[in-house]
Amino acid sequence: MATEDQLKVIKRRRLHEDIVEQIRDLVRDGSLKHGDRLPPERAMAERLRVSRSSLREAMRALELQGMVASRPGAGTFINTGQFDAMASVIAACLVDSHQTVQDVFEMRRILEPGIAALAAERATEEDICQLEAALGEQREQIERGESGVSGDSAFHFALAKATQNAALIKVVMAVADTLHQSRDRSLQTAGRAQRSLASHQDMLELVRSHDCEGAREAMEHHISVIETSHTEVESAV
Amino acid sequence: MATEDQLKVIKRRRLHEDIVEQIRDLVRDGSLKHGDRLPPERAMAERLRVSRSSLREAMRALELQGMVASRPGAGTFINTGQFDAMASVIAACLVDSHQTVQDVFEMRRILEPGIAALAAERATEEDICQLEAALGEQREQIERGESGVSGDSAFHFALAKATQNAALIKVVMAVADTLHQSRDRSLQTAGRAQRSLASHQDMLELVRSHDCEGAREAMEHHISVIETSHTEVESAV
DNA sequence: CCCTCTAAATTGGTCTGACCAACAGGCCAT
DNA sequence: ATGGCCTGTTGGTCAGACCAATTTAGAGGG
Repeated sequence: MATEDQLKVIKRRRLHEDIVEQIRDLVRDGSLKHGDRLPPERAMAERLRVSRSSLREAMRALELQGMVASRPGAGTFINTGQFDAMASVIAACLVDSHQTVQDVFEMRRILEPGIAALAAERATEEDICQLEAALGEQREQIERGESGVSGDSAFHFALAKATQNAALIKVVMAVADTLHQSRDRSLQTAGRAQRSLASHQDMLELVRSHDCEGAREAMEHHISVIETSHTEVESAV
Repeated sequence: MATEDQLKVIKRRRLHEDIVEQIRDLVRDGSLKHGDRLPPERAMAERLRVSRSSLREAMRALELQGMVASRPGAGTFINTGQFDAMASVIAACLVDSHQTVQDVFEMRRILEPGIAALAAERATEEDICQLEAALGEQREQIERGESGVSGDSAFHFALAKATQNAALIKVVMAVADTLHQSRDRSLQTAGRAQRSLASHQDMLELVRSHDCEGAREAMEHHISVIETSHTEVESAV
């Protein structure tokens, strides 16, 4: 009988889930905007007829999703468009085993060429300025003898922003976060810094001239170079 | 001076954050495996010298990341490899404005070809069986006059699983979740169901013969067809 | 009148103890 | 062997309290 396959598990509702949903809806339909301050926990709990404990569990959930931020003595504030918090949540979800650094790296390899193409298609002048700034930062760091990791991250982030795609930006940040936490050794390989800088320079020109396919191919090449040095380091350990 | 740029904001630690980190570490290094049962909240709170409130806020955070699941009367259990929970968290992070459905769709367009190529490279026999099952499901649904959406999702999910990349699987599920919640109208376009089925059939053969580039191109074509019908529907509204 | 410093009020963070409801496991009757 | 019942365990919720960080208002000095 197929009857028992049709049966669905009872989804038990807990109070904090309802609260989270209410706040989320208010944010989504615009009743609560970025920077707005929520009522104090005690007042909101009384308003919703729930205990402060349940309300606080809801706040933790919202905070974890980067939707609100609490400051003792100040209050709890709506926090949309704050990409870092959400990115770190996504990163936390992505990483849960040992294999994942390699997995995340592989995802980056898949994503970045498409991102480069989109960026070339849509980059505004401001985006290009930010790309130039990131490039300059990376160059300075390398000239000072540093690895230029943060400049590198900044460039890829600026590229993601140039796609004007919020979902892509968040995922790229999550990927960067993951690789950063793993203190990726491939970024410190001798000679890699210079190669990375040169690749980025080429890519910037392709984006500036809105050459989608060129940017895509440049990124494919860039990533494959990194991946090579990455596996070299891995096998050297 | 670069000194003040070096200064990092004080990260105020709250108790539940420490607790979350401890549990996460235990899961990551294998001390806690899937299905393991955590001590009761009261016992664990006493062990960690914190109140049950703080412990519960930590549990909510872990539950939101899909790392644990609590059942009243039973206990709290470690829950790794349970992709759906994490995927819905990622989905919640991705969606926070109106533009995002289009954004997520675009990310899918970027991801799927690379996924198809990886799947063709790595698919095991079991993966191919699951792809066949998803295809059969979709065919049956269409023959019954349904849209075949769930069969479609199952196929793309099976493809992601064939990459053997946990990070990709989660992101694909999050994307599917987002598009599902938006009740994507493009999936109900007349004739789309049949075209989708045919594309999937071709792709299965390419995966079976481990033709990476063929699978990539087939997916690119598949997605572009969907996107066309998508924008058609959008503009028709 | 304005600025500064201090004290009180506000607010998030934590703790304690309690009660309820759901579940597991054993026991019993059918 | 199956289904109902009892009981201890456990998560879910609640109420009230104290602490610490912050804001705010008022006192005091220029």
